[in-house]
Amino acid sequence: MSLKVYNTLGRKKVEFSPLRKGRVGMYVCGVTVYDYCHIGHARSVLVFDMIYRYLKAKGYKVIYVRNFTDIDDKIINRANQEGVDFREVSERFIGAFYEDMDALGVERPDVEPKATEHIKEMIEMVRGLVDRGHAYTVDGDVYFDVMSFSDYGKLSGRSLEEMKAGARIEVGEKKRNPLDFALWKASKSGEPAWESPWGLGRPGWHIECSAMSMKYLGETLDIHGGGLDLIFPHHENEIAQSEAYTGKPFCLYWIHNGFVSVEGEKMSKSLGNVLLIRKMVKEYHPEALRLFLLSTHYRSPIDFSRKGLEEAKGAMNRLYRTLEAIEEVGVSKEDPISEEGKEVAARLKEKREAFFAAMDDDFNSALALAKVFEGAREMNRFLKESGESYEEKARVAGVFMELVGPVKGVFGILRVTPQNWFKGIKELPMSVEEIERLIQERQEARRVKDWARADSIRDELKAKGIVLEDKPKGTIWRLA
RNA sequence: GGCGGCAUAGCCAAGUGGUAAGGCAAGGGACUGCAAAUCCCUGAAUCCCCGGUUCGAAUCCGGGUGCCGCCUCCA
Repeated sequence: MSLKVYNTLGRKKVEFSPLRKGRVGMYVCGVTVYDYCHIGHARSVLVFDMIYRYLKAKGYKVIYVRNFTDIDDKIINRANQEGVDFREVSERFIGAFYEDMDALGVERPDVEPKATEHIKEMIEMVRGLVDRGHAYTVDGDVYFDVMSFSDYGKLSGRSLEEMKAGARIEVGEKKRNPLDFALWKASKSGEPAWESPWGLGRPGWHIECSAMSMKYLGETLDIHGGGLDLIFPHHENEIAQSEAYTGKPFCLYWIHNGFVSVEGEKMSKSLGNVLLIRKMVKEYHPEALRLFLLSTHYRSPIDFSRKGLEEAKGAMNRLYRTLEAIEEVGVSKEDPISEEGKEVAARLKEKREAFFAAMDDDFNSALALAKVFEGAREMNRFLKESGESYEEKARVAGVFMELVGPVKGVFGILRVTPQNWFKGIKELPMSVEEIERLIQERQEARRVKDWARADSIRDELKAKGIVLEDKPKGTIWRLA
């Protein structure tokens, strides 16, 4: 099956065909480590985590690079406020980043370069740009000359003329053109600085991604990703400086994820509605967060809300209930033998194919997930309505699990046992022993048909958020 | 002001030319001591509006309205 992706460069869905057959070089703009990550960062990371996992599931040999911007104005400002070295700030938030991503179950990229460890490569590139006449020096700053790059604007769909007409950009005295951007900045006293041919200074923001991506992936990348806010100016500038430097296409496919709003509003510090990942994972199971963030197509905007998250949790419950029901019959690797079993198995296989077809269509995770839910219903129905033997049900369950496998791998959900899922992530209101004692007491009441007593125990537990379900094999409990 | 995107049931969300997926919620039924869960059934006559193309449009084209993003740091 062939994969199609929406390429921001050209703004249409196109056949995905990497530079080298079977291999993919993928670079995604990481975070600037000056503060804790929020739900918007989570979406971006999760979207590309999904893409990375899916490419691997399709058999591509992927090299995934995601950087850390660990030198930048915002980091310096924070360090100054706290009166500490900028490295202390960047290291602290790199640590926090890993805590958050681990909590979300995000896979580690193959390479995670830091800007400060690639100053040499950046200087080399800036020097090359100056030599080729694409950059000029003013008082220790080096600027890229956008007029020297005729394709400037091809990613964001703007022309230099249009942008000048915009005129919201002030002409800095130093720059020849308001759109010229800094490749290297002379440092002010007291700021972090590195030796360079232009004196002490530090790299501009855009140059790091070009230098690091090319170092690890070569001069032409297959995929470059990031949030859609990065299209301009960041990615536009990366293209300009990279292609001016190498004379080759910088990246074949540009992929950008949509934004997250919160309860209908833009997330911003001034509105005070920034939702930090570390806070969210304490309230909601990471898999519910993943499902929520991945159940909207990656390019569409998504509005984060309590209600939406509760729904995602409910949807996860549904899938875990199916897995729980399967545990009762077991999973067999053999092919179904009954008429009905074969039919259901065939439909389940169709769901699996539809899952891959959906993902092949520009990573349509919402559609792919729908196929999983359809599969779950198919499975539930067979488990409950069919008069077939447990052995036959186990064989069909085996087919269903072949759909669950890719779901686990690509979306990073359904990775815990149903028991663990239903225990939730919050503190129990009472001890497990206590709960089980009450269940026993209720069983005894039920046995002697003392329904009033039995129901009052159930109501009592329910009031504390513990729900009882009477199954053929006994009563189980779960956290609401 | 310039550039780009989105607008589908109560809510979330697929669908980009041929009688509108899926999830949540709602109603009815089966099951249950009663529930819960599960299964079955029901549910969109403006697919934002107005024109146009077409045998046929949610889907293509033009215009409009609303919302969002970018143009300055931003996932």
